Amino acid sequence: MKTHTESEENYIKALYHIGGEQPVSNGDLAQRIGAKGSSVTQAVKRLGQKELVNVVPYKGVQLTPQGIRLAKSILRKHRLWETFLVDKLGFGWDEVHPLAEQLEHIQSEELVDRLFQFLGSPKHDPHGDPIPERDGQMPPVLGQPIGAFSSGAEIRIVRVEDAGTEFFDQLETMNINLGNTYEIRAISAFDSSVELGSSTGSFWLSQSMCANIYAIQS
Amino acid sequence: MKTHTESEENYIKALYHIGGEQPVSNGDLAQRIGAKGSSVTQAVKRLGQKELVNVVPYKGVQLTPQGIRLAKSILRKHRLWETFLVDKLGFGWDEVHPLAEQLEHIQSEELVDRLFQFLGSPKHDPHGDPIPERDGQMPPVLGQPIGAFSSGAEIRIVRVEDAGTEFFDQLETMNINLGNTYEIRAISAFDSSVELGSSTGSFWLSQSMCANIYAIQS
DNA sequence: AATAATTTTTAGCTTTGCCTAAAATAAAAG
DNA sequence: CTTTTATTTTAGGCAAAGCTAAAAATTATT
Repeated sequence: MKTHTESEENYIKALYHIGGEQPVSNGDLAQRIGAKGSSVTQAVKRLGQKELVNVVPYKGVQLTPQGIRLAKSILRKHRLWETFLVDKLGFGWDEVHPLAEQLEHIQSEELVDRLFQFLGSPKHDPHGDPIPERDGQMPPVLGQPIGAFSSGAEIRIVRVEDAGTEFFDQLETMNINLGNTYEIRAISAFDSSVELGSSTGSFWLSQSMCANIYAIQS
Repeated sequence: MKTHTESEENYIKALYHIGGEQPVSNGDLAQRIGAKGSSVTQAVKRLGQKELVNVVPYKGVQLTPQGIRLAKSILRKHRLWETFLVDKLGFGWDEVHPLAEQLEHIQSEELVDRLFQFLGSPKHDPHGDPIPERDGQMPPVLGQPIGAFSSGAEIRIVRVEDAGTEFFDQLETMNINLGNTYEIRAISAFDSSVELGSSTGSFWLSQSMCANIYAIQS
């Protein structure tokens, strides 16, 4: 596998994030990358020459199988590093993203493999997002939004959306963490907020909080 | 503290490595960096504008106090990452250098501080080289070459020079590690090789091996 | 001290990757 | 089915960082 520039890797990552294996428009990509459309046009042209994407002018860009493989390997690194930062170094949920964005560009298969082992072969990162396997396989995307459960259900938090610093702060304030278990006590007919109960008491969660917190029946 | 490109950081690091706080010639720097003299001329001009070095055309380049601070902070990161790779991930001595060269460019004070803590606030890296402190202070450079001791001395290995893969391989083959203790049994008058003894037996070390292994009386 | 040899700098070219402004194309509206 | 609007691409510029080849300065050698 050849070596790529950081910029290239960022484009591949963005492409995978926005469209997965589907085509993506120049505009959407530009927005995600934070560059102008004209810069994107050039960039994807370069990626096209490296067979990482297929470009149809004026129509869109799509990752090739090679591109998808690369995207997953970057995502794997990103999520492993996030796991390291949280589990081993004690960083908070909201702090790790920008750091992982730097660390994900470090080139070394060996390092990734060893890191993976060191972390206990995790299948999911600290937010509960699946960490792609070595071979590109994806572990399951866990859980459903809390709002999807019915009253009386026993649930365990397994994933949270990356919905910005304020969201993470709120989680912290409310002491909500992956692995926590609750009972759904009530669901408001008025504003769809949800009352969660545990051994230590109960509290209400707004609909927008619920929409970003995923759980499974336990 | 502003942010710098990798190239800039590499120049600063090279400058510190070759000359420390003393001026360095264009040629030496070019050799170390692996670039042509003309490229170096430009590069140091850029560094000069950022007040990281003083340049006297045709004479040499010298780190400013700011440059020295930066150099030490990069060295600190490099050696902390090496420590992580060896102590936590189980990499071998000879494998870590190129990886640390990538990792040393990761920008985050917080990360460095946490890594330092996680590693147990080490003063020396896996080769025994001193890790600059947060404030730029340097722990002592440990030990003297094995050849410097006299017969009968009890010694402990505290540092090894980075003398290339073959050297490290030889250390591994002979099972020589930091912390090992030996008695100096004999010193050859013929070729200055040294006989080291331990509880498990004794063996001879060539002069060139001895020159790259540092110890203290114990 | 004058010339030869070495080192350093300048000048000019290349690629990556971003920018702005203008032209071309596609999509939406009348 | 044109015309207007929005999107995308081209064209031309700029900075970082490398290169080669030629000019200038320094150092070494008669």
